[in-house]
Amino acid sequence: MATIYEVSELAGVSLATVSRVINNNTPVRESTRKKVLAAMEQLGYRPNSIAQSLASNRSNSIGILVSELHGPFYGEMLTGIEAEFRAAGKHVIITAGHSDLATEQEGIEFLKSRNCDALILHVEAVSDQYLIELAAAETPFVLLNRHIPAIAERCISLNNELGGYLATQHLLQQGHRQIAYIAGPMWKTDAKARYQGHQRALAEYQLQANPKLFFEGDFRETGGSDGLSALLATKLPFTAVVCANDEMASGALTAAREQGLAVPDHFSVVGFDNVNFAYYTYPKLSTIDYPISAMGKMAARWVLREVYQCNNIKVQQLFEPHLIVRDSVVASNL
Amino acid sequence: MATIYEVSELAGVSLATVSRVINNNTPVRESTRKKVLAAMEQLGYRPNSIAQSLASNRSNSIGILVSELHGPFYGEMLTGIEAEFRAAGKHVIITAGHSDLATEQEGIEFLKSRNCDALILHVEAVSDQYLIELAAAETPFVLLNRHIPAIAERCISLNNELGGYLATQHLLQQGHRQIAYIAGPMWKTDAKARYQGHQRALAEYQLQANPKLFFEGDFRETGGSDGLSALLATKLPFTAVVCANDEMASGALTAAREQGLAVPDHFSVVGFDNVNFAYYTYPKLSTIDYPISAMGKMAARWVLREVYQCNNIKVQQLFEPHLIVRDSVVASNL
DNA sequence: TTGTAGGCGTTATCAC
DNA sequence: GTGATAACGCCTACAA
Repeated sequence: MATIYEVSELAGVSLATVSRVINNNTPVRESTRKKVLAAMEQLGYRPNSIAQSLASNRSNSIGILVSELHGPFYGEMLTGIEAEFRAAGKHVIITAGHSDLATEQEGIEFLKSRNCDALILHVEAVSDQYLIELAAAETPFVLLNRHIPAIAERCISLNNELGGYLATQHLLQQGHRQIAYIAGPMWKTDAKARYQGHQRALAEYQLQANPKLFFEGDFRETGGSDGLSALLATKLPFTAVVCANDEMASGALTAAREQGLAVPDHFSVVGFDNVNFAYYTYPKLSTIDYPISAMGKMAARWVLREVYQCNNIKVQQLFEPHLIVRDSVVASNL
Repeated sequence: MATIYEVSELAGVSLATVSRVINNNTPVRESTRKKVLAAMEQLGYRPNSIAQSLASNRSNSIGILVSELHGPFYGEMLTGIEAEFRAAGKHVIITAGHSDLATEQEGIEFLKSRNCDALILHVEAVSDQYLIELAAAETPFVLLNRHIPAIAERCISLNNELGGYLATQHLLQQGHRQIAYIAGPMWKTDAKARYQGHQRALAEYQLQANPKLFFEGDFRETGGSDGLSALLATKLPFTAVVCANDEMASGALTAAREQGLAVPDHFSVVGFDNVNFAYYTYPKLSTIDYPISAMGKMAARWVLREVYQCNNIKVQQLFEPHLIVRDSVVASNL
């Protein structure tokens, strides 16, 4: 691979001048620029990005930590992020935290050790305090899907509480009064917020959540199917069940069918996230839209603006969910 | 950030010695090693990976090019790859090619410009010839899900033809004789191979594919729903439809339901890939297992062995699909 | 076993 | 505008 030095020789200029035309940051006489460009072309020169990084103290890489690389949710998020950076000539280093405390911390250390210019974190297990301290360190980062007041300026988040509220409100408006709830792991902030929204909606109707009609799932299909089985096993009546995400809702639909119960005839189901496949379940899932791709994109833009000084980039930090009505909810006739 | 130089000063040794204990490649007296380790600890030293890369001509990064970052298929693949590399202290730079010729080529150039030690490519649009030439260049790469005889030693692939064969054979064994086919984009090698397998199975029963019962889809849900509608519109009888992937199968199931047709009562459906959600469709999808996570892992191990000289690592390059029987296929009573 | 010194390919700060 | 020249932080012969 040709080096900048060989280019400078061939062009008959100094190595500094070549650097200038590469970076286009200092005026260079048009004739010399042309000579340099020609030499670069002739040698098939391409700058060594590692050397650039070392000299400029900029790696042009952004570390991304997500819980998982698979699943309908993270893929959308990564797509939004990667597209934005690629267009800006930056690259992403991606790793997974598996919602596990030690793994998440190792992941962050791993990315920092890679000299990332910034991090985008979708972390669930590390504490608020840990992140607040991390904010004092040198590597800048944004938080996706998490809101910590002390570092609010670094958070891109959805109003999960409102989402939970909207889901349950929809059921209430359809006449449902006996509503079961399949939650995500309650130590996760989004799972908790969604449930709080659920409670707020109930309260507006002078209702309270029945702890016996509550099941704590794992945000995966099996959580939904196990949850529904557990709810049915209580023998308590309910006309609707809200699931804290679409994957559990999907599992609940399957479990219901296996017990010979039809949704929404026997009971209604509402999900959360509006992942791609929610449109292809049977029945099609009524759910809460989570604009995760757009939020990923915003996280990328935050980095572009705050770290790479791309001004005139607008960043939206707070997102509002909204209800998507499909076929899994009907009016209660009780 | 502390540098190796500061560590050497504090430990009272030369900078070379510090480098030696970091890389653990040259014998160092135990007592000095301890001194160095202590100094590193005290200063909170962490090697600058960029400087390491420049000096050693190794970036410890592997570029991954996939068609998309979302979707049930690529996520599994990336999970397998990332886990393997992370454990080996390497990191992955991921980008998307969107099944588009120019984008794929740019993606490859982009990764090469990032000084990746190796690439893992899941490319669909670039030609065999392009890849054969790329193999002559300096950056090593493996191909995932593609078999090119001229560079077979760099290919990790599934026997797609066999998969297509198994899917159709299953239907034939269940007594189906009028079988429709919803294909992937036929310019993609896997889509073509699957269809060829379909034809081979038919031939064994002295049958031929009916071109009127063939629809070329896009490997996405809409392709499946559009495809099924088109097949029904022909008014030709069929008792089964094989879909070239699960997403299209899912779309076909939905479309069937919308037309008031029950699967598998009116006709059977078989998919391909065995993606995660195939178990949660209604009815549960009979399909062909594609061990994509394992194959991603193998691609990573190929790199570890060929590029990073981790010997005693076994790599399996050819994978065989097998049939998964669930609920979307029943015996034909015709 | 340890130290010296020359690179790795750029960027950036000075002069001129 | 352009050219020297010192960083950037580390690796690795080669010597000792």
